[in-house]
Amino acid sequence: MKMIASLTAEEDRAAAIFRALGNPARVRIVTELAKRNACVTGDFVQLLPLAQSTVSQHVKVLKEAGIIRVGTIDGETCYCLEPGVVRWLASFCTNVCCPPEAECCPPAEAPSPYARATPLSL
Amino acid sequence: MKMIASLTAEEDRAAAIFRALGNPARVRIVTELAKRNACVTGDFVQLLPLAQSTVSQHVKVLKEAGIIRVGTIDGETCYCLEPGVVRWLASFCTNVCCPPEAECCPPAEAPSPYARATPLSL
DNA sequence: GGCCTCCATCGGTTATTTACGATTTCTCGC
DNA sequence: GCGAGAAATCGTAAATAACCGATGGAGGCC
Repeated sequence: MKMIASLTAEEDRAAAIFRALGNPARVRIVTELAKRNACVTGDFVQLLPLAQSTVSQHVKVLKEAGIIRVGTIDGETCYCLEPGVVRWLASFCTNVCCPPEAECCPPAEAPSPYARATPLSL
Repeated sequence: MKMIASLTAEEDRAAAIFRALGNPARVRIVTELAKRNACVTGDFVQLLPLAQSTVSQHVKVLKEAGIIRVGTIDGETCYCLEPGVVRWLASFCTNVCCPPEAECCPPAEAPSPYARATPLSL
């Protein structure tokens, strides 16, 4: 992937976080962490139909992207969300990609020939 | 990438969108679209230090992910954001990954050895 | 028709990602 | 220290993604 000099640091960071979340297994890990507050690696291994080494790698990717971090509960190390990052991502989506004050998209003058096959429930 | 049967459709969809946004060039395209409301492909080619064919492929990825769509202005075809998708993504980040009512992360009992090198301005 | 511009797509190369089993490292309790 | 269990890392094969130049189709203009 080519470096794009004109990118702002914010856009670069957003792309890195998006990339880390761009895998179903990793989304699953993050949503599970959100539900349970904290998990050990074994929880994820049980959750996913993947080898332990693969799960460990996914955890590493999320860790390196700053999305999750290592914490301790009762002396036992565990993983938990880095809450600020997820919040930052949400606000990036809201503010940078689609600021509320802007009309994000002009009404199409003709029905788009590229309508998605699976409509998204909004 | 292995299919994960236990994934909800929502998580699957989120992963697909995250993946499509997981490239600096594509984030650049999306933010530019948010600024300008509508662009033709040539705008993106001018914006990015990439070959025209490469830019066209990035546009295709965003289109297939449902993030952007084709519209028309003055009879000229152009691209614009699919605003509902970006909003949906923002709410996914907020609600699924980090619901406001939950304590997302228990306070670490010790400083994390995995602190990010580049602190994120929140 | 002939030519130009714009842009999507094709073909191919290289780099990255995903996934696995095997191995090593770490962390307990004894 | 020693063994057991958990988790990280290594090595590697297969799949996917990123990028480019070349090609071809659609639309506008002379």
